[in-house]
Amino acid sequence: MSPTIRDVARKAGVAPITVSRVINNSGYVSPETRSRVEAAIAELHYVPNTLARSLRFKKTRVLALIVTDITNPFWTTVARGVEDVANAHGFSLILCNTDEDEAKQDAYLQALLQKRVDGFLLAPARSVADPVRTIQAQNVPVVVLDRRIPEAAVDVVRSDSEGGAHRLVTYLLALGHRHIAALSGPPTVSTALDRVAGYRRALAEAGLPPAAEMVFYGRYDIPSRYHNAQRAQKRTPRPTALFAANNFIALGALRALEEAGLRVPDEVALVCFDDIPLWLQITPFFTTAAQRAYQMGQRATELLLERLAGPDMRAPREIVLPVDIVVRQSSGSLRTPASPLADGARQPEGQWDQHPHRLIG
Amino acid sequence: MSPTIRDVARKAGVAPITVSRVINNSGYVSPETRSRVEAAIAELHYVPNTLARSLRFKKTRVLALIVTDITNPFWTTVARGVEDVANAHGFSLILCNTDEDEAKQDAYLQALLQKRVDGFLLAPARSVADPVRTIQAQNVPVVVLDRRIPEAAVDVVRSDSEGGAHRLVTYLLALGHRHIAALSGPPTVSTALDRVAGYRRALAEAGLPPAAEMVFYGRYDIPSRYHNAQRAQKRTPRPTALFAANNFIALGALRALEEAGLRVPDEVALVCFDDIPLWLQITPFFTTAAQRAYQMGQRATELLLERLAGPDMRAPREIVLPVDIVVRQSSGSLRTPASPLADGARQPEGQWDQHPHRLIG
DNA sequence: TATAATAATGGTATCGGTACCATAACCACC
DNA sequence: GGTGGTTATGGTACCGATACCATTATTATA
Repeated sequence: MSPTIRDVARKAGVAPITVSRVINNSGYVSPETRSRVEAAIAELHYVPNTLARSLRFKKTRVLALIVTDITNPFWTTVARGVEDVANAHGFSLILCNTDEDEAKQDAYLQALLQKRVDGFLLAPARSVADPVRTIQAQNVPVVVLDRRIPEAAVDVVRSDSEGGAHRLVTYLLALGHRHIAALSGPPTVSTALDRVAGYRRALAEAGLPPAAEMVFYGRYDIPSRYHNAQRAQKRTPRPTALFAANNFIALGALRALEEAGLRVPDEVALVCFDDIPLWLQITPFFTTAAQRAYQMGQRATELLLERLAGPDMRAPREIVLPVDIVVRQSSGSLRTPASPLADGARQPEGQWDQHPHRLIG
Repeated sequence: MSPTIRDVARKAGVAPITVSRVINNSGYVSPETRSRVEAAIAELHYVPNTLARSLRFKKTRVLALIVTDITNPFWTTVARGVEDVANAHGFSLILCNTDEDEAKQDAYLQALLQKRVDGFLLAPARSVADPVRTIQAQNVPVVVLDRRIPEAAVDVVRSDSEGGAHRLVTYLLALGHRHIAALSGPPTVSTALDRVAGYRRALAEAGLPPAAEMVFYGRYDIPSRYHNAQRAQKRTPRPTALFAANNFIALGALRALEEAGLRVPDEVALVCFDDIPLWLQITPFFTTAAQRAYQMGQRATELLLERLAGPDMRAPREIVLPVDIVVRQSSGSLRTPASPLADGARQPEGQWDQHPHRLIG
């Protein structure tokens, strides 16, 4: 149906391989031949067939990015970082979303392996090694994003969840809060555990007893995300501050608090992990531990491209990105004299909008 | 490197074609042979190569969806509708985002044609025929989403922008508003024009003079979207109501009004096209002309799959989906006695959350 | 029993490109 | 004039799967 390289060759009166040389700017082609071939290409509306090329070449120049929640600006920003680096190196990107569902994740994995993508950037639905092993069994490079996979030998790029949580909760303590609830994500995911760990360490350093009943696990996503906030308020003593383990949990918590008639930050302070894009700014705007999402995507892609380039005998690497504490309104002001900004917090700034969200396939 | 169908065949002691029959459940294979082959497949961790298959088949079973703004819940909901129908028919989806940038759009178009996707779902960056013609020149089916392309013979699925705008503005008129500004999108896009047309018709039917200076064109996206709202307020007489041509324009307008110290809806009513997901609910929550985004994705994909199935000599079809008027707080209450709900408006309801946003590649 | 249909399997060509090797013209240099 | 390098072009095989046709064994029907 559509013309092939042979049709072009016939029309230009040359051999197929010569057309190939023109298309790829490889080898020697005389100027006259080149222009004859180019004319034939234009006349026939010839479009090279990537399938055939990839089959012969044994490389597709396609990367796969698998994320857990495409509606979250955190992940769209990561995706933008991945896309920009991939495109700069001539790779295109297939973006897949799993909704934290392992079955969906495995289905995509199979489909992408069959498509022979050159590499994977994977945010695993759970912190287990199976998906990584599946990919590695096919000798395809993987980089894990955002989450630790203790049992697997694999490159990882993630944020300092423990440290960020620690600093954020320490900041709340410095403001004078003594009853702080933690609203975390699913306990099957390392980030949810790490953020609780940072929270616990901050409390311990302040000499406060660990309060198991003040820690709530849940999903990172929409449906169930404000119930925990409601439950938290029924605890005695009622928490004066909430630490949410991601931006969506915080949005849910804010609604729950509004419905309960509790004003933020006057009656309850609210802080969270992950930033919120400027266009989604709400009142009061959140104090956050902002992950460097765009950079995470960039660094992960760079690691992946390195693995693709070399014979690749290096040991697995783990890159832990720092987290930026951004103080805005939702944390309120001092309750006791102290030094809340001890840890070098940053002032409000729109990290997201520098990289308007854009994806690719 | 990775095992081929020949490796499997050798290990199972059969011919490659027999392995192919096992994989595809085609032709005759005895139970014993089948299990020998399956054992070999499992042992070698064989993964079929889609590239080779597609090359031979001349079909990839991949569809491409090109949208203009992946951060807008409208488009992620459309994408979910597309994905669900595509997957149900055994197709996978490549999602591309153009940021309303024609150069980016054309680059994706070329890349996707080279990848030999079986069909396109295209939300064009501008309402011109070129991209559609480019695709059709390769004999690849296309369905245009959301926007009219007057010069092209192509299937289109879009919403009744003119009618929705008309009903929304008529509702504002019924509430007693007489000075209504329209904040629209880029004048190169049919939806922006259609929504202004509906606005104008509503004013005309109410016997009000057309007020050119009350119509503002701009971009559908983030950076410039609240300047128009600021300009609108400086008009004399100051508008008592704003009609925003999409959800993001309305979010921008809301911020501009807040900054100007104008309360919504008490001092200015604000309504918009497109719904806002429940998780993004803000106070006051918008009165909207909600597009049936999920359905738009579904119907468009069904049209595309029909074209893929048959020899395809049918005339181009245009499907215009109705728009649902959803009355919430941002439109305020009656200013004069009238019957604001004349047109059968719907009460608040979460259209988006029935289809949590999920994408695919 | 002869003939035909069904079940089970395989050989070879092909999809649309590119790798590899071969060929030939031309020029430079010793 | 012979050797060697650069330029320009082409022939053939092959990437990994499947279409098509062929072959044989087995069972059903006349």
